[in-house]
Amino acid sequence: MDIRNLKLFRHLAGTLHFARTSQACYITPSALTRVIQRLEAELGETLFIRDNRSVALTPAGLAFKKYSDDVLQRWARLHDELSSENILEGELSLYCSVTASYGILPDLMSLYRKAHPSVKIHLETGDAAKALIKLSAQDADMVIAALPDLLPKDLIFQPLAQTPLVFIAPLQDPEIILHAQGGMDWERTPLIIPDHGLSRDRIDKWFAKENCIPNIYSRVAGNEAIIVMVSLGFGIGLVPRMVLEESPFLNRVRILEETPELQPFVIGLCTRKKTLANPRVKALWSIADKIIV
Amino acid sequence: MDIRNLKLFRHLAGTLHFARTSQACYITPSALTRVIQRLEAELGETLFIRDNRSVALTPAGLAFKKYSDDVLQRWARLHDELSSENILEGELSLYCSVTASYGILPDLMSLYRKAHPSVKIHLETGDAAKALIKLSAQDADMVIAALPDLLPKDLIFQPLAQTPLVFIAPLQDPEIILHAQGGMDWERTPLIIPDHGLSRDRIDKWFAKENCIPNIYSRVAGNEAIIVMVSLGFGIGLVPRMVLEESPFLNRVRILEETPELQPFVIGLCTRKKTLANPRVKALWSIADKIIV
DNA sequence: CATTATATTTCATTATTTGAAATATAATGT
DNA sequence: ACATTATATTTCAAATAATGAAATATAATG
Repeated sequence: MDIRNLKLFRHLAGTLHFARTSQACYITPSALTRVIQRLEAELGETLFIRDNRSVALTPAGLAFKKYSDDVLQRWARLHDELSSENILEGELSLYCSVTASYGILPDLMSLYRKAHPSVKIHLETGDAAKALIKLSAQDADMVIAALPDLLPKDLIFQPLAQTPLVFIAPLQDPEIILHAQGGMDWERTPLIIPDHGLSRDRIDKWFAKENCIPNIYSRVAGNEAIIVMVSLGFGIGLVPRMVLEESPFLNRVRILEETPELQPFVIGLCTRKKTLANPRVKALWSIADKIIV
Repeated sequence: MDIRNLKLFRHLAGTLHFARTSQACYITPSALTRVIQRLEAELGETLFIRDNRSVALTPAGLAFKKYSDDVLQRWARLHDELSSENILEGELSLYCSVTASYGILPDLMSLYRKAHPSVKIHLETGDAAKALIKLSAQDADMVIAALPDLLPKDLIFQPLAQTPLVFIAPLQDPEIILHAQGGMDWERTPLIIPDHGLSRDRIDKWFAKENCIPNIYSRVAGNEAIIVMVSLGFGIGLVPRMVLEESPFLNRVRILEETPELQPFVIGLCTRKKTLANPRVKALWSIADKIIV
């Protein structure tokens, strides 16, 4: 009957789909199943009628949904009350990959500033790969970055957004894409991919799985640069869609549809567990927490 | 942020006393301390200012108290809604020691009947010592009884009331109490104590601790009988105060003030963990749960 | 009939919570 | 001044609960 469980329940009541909710909330379907089972046991009521094909709220589930909504709303209000009591001062240092900053940072920062106008924000943007290093070196209190495959134990991560990796091709020079039977010829079409970092790992893994040796035309540091290179017709590239959407070169490239499905990027707020003791950090953390609610 | 933690917090906010709340809520002070610490960590706010001598709510604590009250009230409403959906039928068997039944049973039963009028109650009263046996033998779904010193692992207990053990003396024949220097002479004053059961254990333990061999005039089965014997002037007796208060012989005896402090009786509802799956049992369980809230 | 989509179990691991006892600290009584 | 009492907190080992990965179950779809 934890706040977290109420949130999970409510999300599921919205999607009516265990797999989708578990993905969106970053827990395994197994854990989600049992969260619901526990709620049901505690209430002594079935909340969802479910089989492999369908999930539906029972009347008791509906009553519990209203309860959850009320409690979560009251919870948000409590937070407002508490944060308005606490006028924080001092400085908060935030590091943000350029990739990560698009679309997310503004929302978060404007909420934070409203709640704590006298906290000075020290913001640095830079290479996504450096984000976690900055944290561990205590060079930044918090970072906004993509969730790596392996998060160090002393860090905690809170997802804020998700964005798929997309392949892009120049609008001019369509002949740059070479075809084999059955689709694109990945071994000959020139590729422009990141020099290092998470999306590089993902594409490398895919090529390895496919037993395919790509024709890497150019390795580039920085997603923005990749878009430029692609727009100039040097090859096809791989970037997080969120970066593409903000790019001034958006209208010079197109997204390729028939490309491998790579695991999407999960962008979120990350900090050292210990740093959460810092009230300014804690404050941003719980603001982020409310955003997903 | 569990319902249970909210209840604990709220109780503490009322008593402002860790030891008292932990006793009343049947957890160790250590656990209570850490429940509060966890709440404080989760909220990032101090809820109580405390030292060894005093406990006081902070402003944040007050805000959280209001939150707790609201949530617990909403929680009770949810239960009302759910139970009004579920019209239960069938039978519920309840065993109740005579001791235990005074004062508690009527409240509980009238609430239960209001919520589930078509459940037939099979009620049996009898010796308190048999209560747990009845449960284990599946002879009763639930019992109301005193909490024994050691509760079998497969049972769960929910406290409902507490009553001290009191010594009583006849109003007539005051000379029956013999005095030594410093107070009553426990070795010579004739005693009327229970033949067996929890209060017998308690008094035996006390005599052992005091290195004192009591003058047991009579061993009696059944607290009601003890009161009768005492009222007739046969000696002094030991009974739970709750039993005394309901006795027709109340005005023929008096409570002795300067007597050893024995651990009070904790009267409550008890059932097998597994039996909670039975919806009628579960229903009474959660009604009892609401009584203490 | 194989494949796919989906929820649930199982099992081993990890994390959390607990009680008992020790500790710390301030007030009170002698 | 010093032992005693009352009280909250820590420490430590043990018990409980929650988790993810993989296996399983089940029904729909191609």
